[in-house]
Amino acid sequence: MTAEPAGPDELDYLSFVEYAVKKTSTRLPAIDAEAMRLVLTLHRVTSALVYDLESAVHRPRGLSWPGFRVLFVLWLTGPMESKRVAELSGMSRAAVSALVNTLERDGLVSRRQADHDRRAVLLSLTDAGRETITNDYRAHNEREQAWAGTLSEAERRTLIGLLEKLMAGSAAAEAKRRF
Amino acid sequence: MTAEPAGPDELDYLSFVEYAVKKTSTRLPAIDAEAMRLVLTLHRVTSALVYDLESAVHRPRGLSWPGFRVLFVLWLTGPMESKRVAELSGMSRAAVSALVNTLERDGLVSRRQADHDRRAVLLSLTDAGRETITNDYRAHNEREQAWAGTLSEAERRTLIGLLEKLMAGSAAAEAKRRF
DNA sequence: CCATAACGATCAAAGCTTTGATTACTCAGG
DNA sequence: CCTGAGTAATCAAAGCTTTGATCGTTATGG
Repeated sequence: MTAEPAGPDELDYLSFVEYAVKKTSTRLPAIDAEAMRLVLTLHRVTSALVYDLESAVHRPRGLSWPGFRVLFVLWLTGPMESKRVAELSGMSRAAVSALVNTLERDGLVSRRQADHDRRAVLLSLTDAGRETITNDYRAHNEREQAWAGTLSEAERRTLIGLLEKLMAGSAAAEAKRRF
Repeated sequence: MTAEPAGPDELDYLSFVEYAVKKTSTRLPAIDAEAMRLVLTLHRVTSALVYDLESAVHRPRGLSWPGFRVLFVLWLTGPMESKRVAELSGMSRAAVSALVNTLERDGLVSRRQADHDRRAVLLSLTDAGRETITNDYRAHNEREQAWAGTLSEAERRTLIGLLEKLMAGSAAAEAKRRF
């Protein structure tokens, strides 16, 4: 058998989930082990995925992951208020403001004052920004395909459906939202 | 009908995924829309979940999300080398080092030199640290249950299985790993 | 035995994040 | 009008992240 109840010394990032669930269950019997396993696994898969995309696709092309997210939104929607970009990219307004300092310095995004409201700032892609995000997204999607390719067509649909259900659920609705 | 093909102005964090997939598909027909939808959804769900856990559970108790992860590992494994904590918590060694400065200052973790290797640093929970993480994790798990409760028992198992498959897949294996 | 490579932790610089001011502007009621 | 509430962006302080350099310790091959 290869599946021994690994002690702390043989653990790695993957097997840690199983170890954590077992250990916690004996220590605090009242906890819900299945919920624990779900959240731990979800977090670890997503972290690995984002780390891979950022380090393999975006950083080599001069973008950070947050920078990519902002360019992506602007690429799809066209010029848009800073506030809306924050909402759609899932960042705070302050974070967008700070991030756009970098993107503007790098010549990828430009700021301009909105006509209808002088408090608002309109963000748009520069030509260089559009060029960057177009190529960057192509590479991004290739890498996405490599990940998604592990699952069958049916499995992918199932997974997406379950994630959407989770997102639409009551806990998500109650959640203190920034979005 | 409520499902109109929302333009950029009616979008929110949720409906953005659908909008992005449609728009990108017409613009770059070569991309794999299903892979795109999977990665976007996975990232958005996980971000919302982590944001909720951090803001509703951990921050109010004086822990950051990364701080929680480190305490959690030490709580389960017992005293452990800094390098191993980094591997199991999915952070770089430098990040652990910086983070432990804060945790040590707050009296939750203590550092000591390893006997067998004078380069290595052994991290352990203080009594206050153990107390903190025990209570913190109980609240964390309650919130996890609220999220997981959206899905049926069978759906939870299916979702966990698919996430594990994704994690075990070839793309994950190729991925430039920090872990 | 020793030179050199490998390794563990930390530091340094740059970037992104958060919350909580602050500043500038808009809007509605009196 | 014009005052006060609300809103958009930015700033400030503190924290976490990354990569790459440095320093000390350990392991190894000649």
